[in-house]
Amino acid sequence: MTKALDSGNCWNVSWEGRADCKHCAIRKIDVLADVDIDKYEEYLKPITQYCYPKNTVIYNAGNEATDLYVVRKGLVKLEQTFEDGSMRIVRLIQKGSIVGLETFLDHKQKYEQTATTIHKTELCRIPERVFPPILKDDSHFFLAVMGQWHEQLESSNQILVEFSTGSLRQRVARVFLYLVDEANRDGLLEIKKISVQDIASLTSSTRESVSRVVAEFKRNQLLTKSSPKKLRFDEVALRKQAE
Amino acid sequence: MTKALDSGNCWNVSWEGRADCKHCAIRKIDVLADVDIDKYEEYLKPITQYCYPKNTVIYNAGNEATDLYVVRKGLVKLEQTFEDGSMRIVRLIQKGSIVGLETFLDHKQKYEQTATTIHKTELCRIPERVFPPILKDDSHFFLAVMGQWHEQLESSNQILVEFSTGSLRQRVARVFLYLVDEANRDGLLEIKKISVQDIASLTSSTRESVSRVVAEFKRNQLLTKSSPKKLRFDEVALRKQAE
DNA sequence: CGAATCTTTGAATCCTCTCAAGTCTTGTGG
DNA sequence: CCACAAGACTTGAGAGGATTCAAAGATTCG
Repeated sequence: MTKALDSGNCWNVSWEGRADCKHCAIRKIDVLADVDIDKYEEYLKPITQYCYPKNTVIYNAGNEATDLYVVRKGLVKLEQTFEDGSMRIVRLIQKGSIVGLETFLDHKQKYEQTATTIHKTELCRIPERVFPPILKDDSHFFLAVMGQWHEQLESSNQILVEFSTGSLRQRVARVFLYLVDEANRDGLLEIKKISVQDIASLTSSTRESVSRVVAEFKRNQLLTKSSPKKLRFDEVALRKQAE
Repeated sequence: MTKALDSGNCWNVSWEGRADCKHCAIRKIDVLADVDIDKYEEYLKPITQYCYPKNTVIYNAGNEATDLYVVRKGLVKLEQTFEDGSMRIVRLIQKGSIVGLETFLDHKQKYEQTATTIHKTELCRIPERVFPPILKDDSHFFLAVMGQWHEQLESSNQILVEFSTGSLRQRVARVFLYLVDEANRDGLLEIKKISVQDIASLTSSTRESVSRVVAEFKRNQLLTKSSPKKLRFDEVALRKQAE
């Protein structure tokens, strides 16, 4: 219908448009999955759609939490900044999940981390005011929202258990396995490029150390550059590295 | 009223009793804070109260999530077991928070981690069936439940950011600061004893390494054994170690 | 094309882990 | 209440891994 529903044309500028929830492909897996769109059409009007290029800040820690975002496509990181300026990624958010859950909490709540796109990302922005009426008379919606909180806890857990435990070699291998975009039948995994810095921030390590591990993977033929923006892995070997 | 409300007499056996929500001291800070107890009295009858000694398993990962527990007093850890038998603490749960949030999700949900007491702990067990009727017609309760999810995310975050980042010396110092039981006005912090193993599991380290750091703290007069089951810290020095 | 940013590599240091042995605690049963 | 056994904690020595600092090489973007 609108350009908004087509994902091919988000270059290095962001666009926005009115969301078309009725025909949204992602909706069946997101928080609005069981909501009767026709019934609440009026309420859903304030929802808008965005496409951000990679490395775009969606919101900053400390900003007032007025909207939440459903990720339709792409990858978003939530990160915390330390006094010394270094950063730590505390959650990764993929298709179907929500960025900015704080919005559901009391008024005057602030975002706790900074949300930034890692890849090109499409999102629907939903203002806080959309939810109260739906919550009021749709009991399923409550379950869907709790499912979202649960998913974020799992993401946090994963970073704790998989990306912060074991040798750096294991941790980096697990990050790549998590990022797999598509898997060919011949055991080759395709991965969109991600910065060494982000992997370091995820694994609680340094750029240099991560770079060394990746270089080692390349030397061992475990990893090859398949196209300018993609990497290719040998699944079996990568899983062995992940332990 | 009942023995259940008195916390002095939980020795190395656990006791249980019917909960007395109406006179519960903890209630105003927990998930039932804004619930009208009189109105739902009938529903709340299945709630029972327990007192477990330290190192008691509340439930195991994989068990069906049929009940949740409100911590009235004490400290509980949620931990994940790896293939090689080692463990990692992924959350700490204190007074007023909930152990077993999975219970709110769909039926047939399983507990994802194993919950174990670290100190002597008093809990109220609330069966899953208690909640649907309250959720149905108390809109505040929904907010309270989300607040609980939010708290758990923060706990997870804290372990990620404070206990898994930086040198081991920093991480251990931060764990002690977190565990502070009471602070005297003269800058002395009292801490209930916690096993070296648990600190290692929290900081993603080993018993030996944690033991060495603690020994160093003792040598530097930063830490002293104030009573058989307690430790005492110099707050200023400890904060300096935490960075 | 050039500046800014990100990545790679080297060398030295420091930190943490591992393994192994010894010590201390704790809980149990006599 | 004491003695013993099992478990938890401590300590040492050596090896290996990760960090730091510094400098050079790539990429990216305007």
